[in-house]
Amino acid sequence: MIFSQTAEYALRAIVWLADHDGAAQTTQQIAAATHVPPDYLSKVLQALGRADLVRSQRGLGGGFSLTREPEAITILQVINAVDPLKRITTCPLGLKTHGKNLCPLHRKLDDATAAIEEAFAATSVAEVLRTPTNSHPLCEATVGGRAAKQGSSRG
Amino acid sequence: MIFSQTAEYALRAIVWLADHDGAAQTTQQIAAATHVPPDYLSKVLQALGRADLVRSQRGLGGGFSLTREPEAITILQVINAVDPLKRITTCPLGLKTHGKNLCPLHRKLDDATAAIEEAFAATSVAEVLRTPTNSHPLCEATVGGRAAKQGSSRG
DNA sequence: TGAATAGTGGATATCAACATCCACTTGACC
DNA sequence: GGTCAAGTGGATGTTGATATCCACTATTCA
Repeated sequence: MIFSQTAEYALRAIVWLADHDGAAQTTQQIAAATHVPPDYLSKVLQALGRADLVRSQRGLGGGFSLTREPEAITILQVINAVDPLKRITTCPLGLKTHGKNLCPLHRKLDDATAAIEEAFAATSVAEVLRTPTNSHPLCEATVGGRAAKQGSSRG
Repeated sequence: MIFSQTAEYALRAIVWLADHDGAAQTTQQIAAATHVPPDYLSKVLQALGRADLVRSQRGLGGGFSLTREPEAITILQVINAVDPLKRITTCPLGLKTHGKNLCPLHRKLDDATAAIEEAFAATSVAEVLRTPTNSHPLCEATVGGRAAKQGSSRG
């Protein structure tokens, strides 16, 4: 994958939270639902908290919830919260005369990164949930074609 | 970077070879020119050899050269030789009911990967060298606007 | 044939990403 | 206040990518 495992985990968690807005979800619940190692997910959620994408609540009945509407969260924000998409801004070889003036090779590589960045900046978490498909994010498909929203469903 | 360091090294080596077609380039020469650790570059070149992108010649006067014209080598081929761009073909959570039917989240992620793949498959090494720019690949810029092609130039 | 050049490939070292563990703090409820 | 649920954060373990080392083989040239 061209994205890190951590970014994948973060996206799963955010999508799960968006799909369960209202009640706070515990790390254990999210971990079970998203198939992410619980202790590692804990760290990922902390990073998402630092980026102000989720808020945490300690104590009984606590857990994590989104700080804003899924419409207002982009895939890029989630990825950048845990594993920033690094653009190529200066010559990787350290050539002084290149400076900001990337050679065609690195121009190409950075263009590709930029394209990804744009696409992800233009995609909200809400859009991901809204997209009609046979497979609901993080859930096993149901006979009705639309996956169950609660319960022990996984995905 | 969304590409591995190894992929970056491989591209530098291929571009250098394309820019110096004719005479075989030793690992040391390529390493010095591309600012890649020589012993590691050796492994990268071996991988490029296995992918039949370069040929090697042992002994005095030996070194590496391209197996074909720069027009016939794409960036994608180079990257895939050392660090294959992995597409998402099945649900990363292992949900059986998803199968090939990716949920919208993974559909988006794979679409992004596919876009990169396409862009790189459509770009030849020759095109990279041909692109008019102030910075020649792997070379310090010269006053004339076009970088030197031989000698101790670096990039 | 001998010496020098240069790639090959296996063993090992280093480092960051990924993952786990656990003592501590916070908060809800009785 | 006591107890339990739940997040926090530091320490540690694991693994794969990156990097280094070196003995060996192939090739050229005198």
